[in-house]
Amino acid sequence: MEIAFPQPFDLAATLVGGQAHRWKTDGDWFSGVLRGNFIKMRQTSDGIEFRSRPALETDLVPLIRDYFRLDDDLMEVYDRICFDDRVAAMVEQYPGLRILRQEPWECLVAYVCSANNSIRQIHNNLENISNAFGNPIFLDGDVRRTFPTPAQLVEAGEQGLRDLKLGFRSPNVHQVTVKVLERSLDLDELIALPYEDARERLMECRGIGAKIANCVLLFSLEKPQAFPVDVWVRRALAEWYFPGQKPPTNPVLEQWAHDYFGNYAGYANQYLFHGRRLA
DNA sequence: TTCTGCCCTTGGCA
DNA sequence: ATGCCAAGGGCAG
Repeated sequence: MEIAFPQPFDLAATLVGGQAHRWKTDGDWFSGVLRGNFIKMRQTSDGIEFRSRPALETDLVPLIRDYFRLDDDLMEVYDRICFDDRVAAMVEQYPGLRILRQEPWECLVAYVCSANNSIRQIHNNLENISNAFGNPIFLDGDVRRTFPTPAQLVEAGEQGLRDLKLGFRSPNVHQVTVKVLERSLDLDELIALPYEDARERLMECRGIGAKIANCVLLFSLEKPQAFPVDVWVRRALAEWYFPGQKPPTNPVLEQWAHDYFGNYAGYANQYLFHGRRLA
């Protein structure tokens, strides 16, 4: 099945740029799991071509459009952030890099796993978690597993997570799983909350500081102003915006970005991250 | 408020 | 083969 995308779009940069963690590449094909569906897709001249199971492919079209945030008008986003020459240069270099609308629960676990962890290792952690506790789905003779529900993952316990090589992040993931299961942390509720309030709620969790909270907010909770300052964004800001001086602390950089880029700071963040990391 | 040192695992390179 | 080091944030002192 094919979907036409009347929007700037770079599938590879969007899927394997570091924001999502379960996409595997095989030539120009990308395979992953989206809300319980095993999907294989590739970019075509005017959109994407894909196959999927178990849901009917026609039923997945709205889901895929939602995942790639085709409801965001990327040209309008560019108009808002390209007043800045650095960001404009990155947009020029990587047109069509989009921010994904990920599943909040999976995104939360992924970024708790991301603390002081390399991107490759985070991919391994999530694949191990899915293989150990998710349900199998089959497509073209290949098998992947769904990301486990909170009820499935809580069974792992702290030790089960350590066995999956999560290291010192294991108790953090277990505790936040319990919170979601008990609904003392309600992710759907955070979508409706203002940015500052949702951020505060996330940061009450052990293992979630400003950076990880901002990632979850930006990639899954509808907060396009969230500006995660990780090591790459910090380097980009220090070199490009504060050259020859001692770079400000991360909280100050975050506030600076919010004042400077405004409500689409998250998109500017993603282009700076991508550009500096691949530089 | 800000700075240090510790937490775990993997993979690349002496 | 063996060991060293970098990649990656959060948090307590």
